[in-house]
Amino acid sequence: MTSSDTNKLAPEFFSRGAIEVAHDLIGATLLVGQAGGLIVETEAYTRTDPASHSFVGRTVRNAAMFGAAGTAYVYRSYGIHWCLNFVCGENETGSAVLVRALEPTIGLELMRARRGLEDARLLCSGPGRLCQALGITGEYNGRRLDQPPFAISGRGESVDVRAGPRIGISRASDCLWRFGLPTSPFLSKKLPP
DNA sequence: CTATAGATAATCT
DNA sequence: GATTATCTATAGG
Repeated sequence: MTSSDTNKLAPEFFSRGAIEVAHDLIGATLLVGQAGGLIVETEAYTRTDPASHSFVGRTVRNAAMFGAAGTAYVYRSYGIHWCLNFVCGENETGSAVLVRALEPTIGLELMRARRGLEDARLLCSGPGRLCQALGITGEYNGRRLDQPPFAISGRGESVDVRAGPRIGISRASDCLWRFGLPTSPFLSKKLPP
């Protein structure tokens, strides 16, 4: 038994602001079924954030964002990819954290097979890539994160987390709500100095 | 190494 | 009809 096995995140971990949760998730371990890794990059989206799906209020697509903290919000991106979010907030506030990149550590061969790639750096370095590697689809939308196939363990030691502007958005691009391990080779994009 | 176009479909205006 | 919380392949320096 390793320390990460005994360090499962409590549901209350997500009952805070998305920015705080996004920061604290860096270095945590995400496991989905038989594949997973270390979370090295996240982004926060809040209810009053023009770049957030929840900004316009509750819709069919973003309903999960207004659900309980500690559930998954999975949506289709650019008609092709899936993206995985962790719903946050104390009162079903419509805030969430986008999981943007993992350092793959568990189930490498399974993820290689799903991605059709060998290079570990390309397996999970991006929200769409990560979902393909972990087998995440729209069926996971609204599922609880503290129950199988999900398992999330907190980081053991403190890590160096750096913030930067979010990627791929056209509004509120001045918010530094992207967080990551600055030295990780598994980021979807380098963080600014 | 950086830059850009194309894929592709649900969601939004 | 336009936009999009992306990725890949390809072309160019």
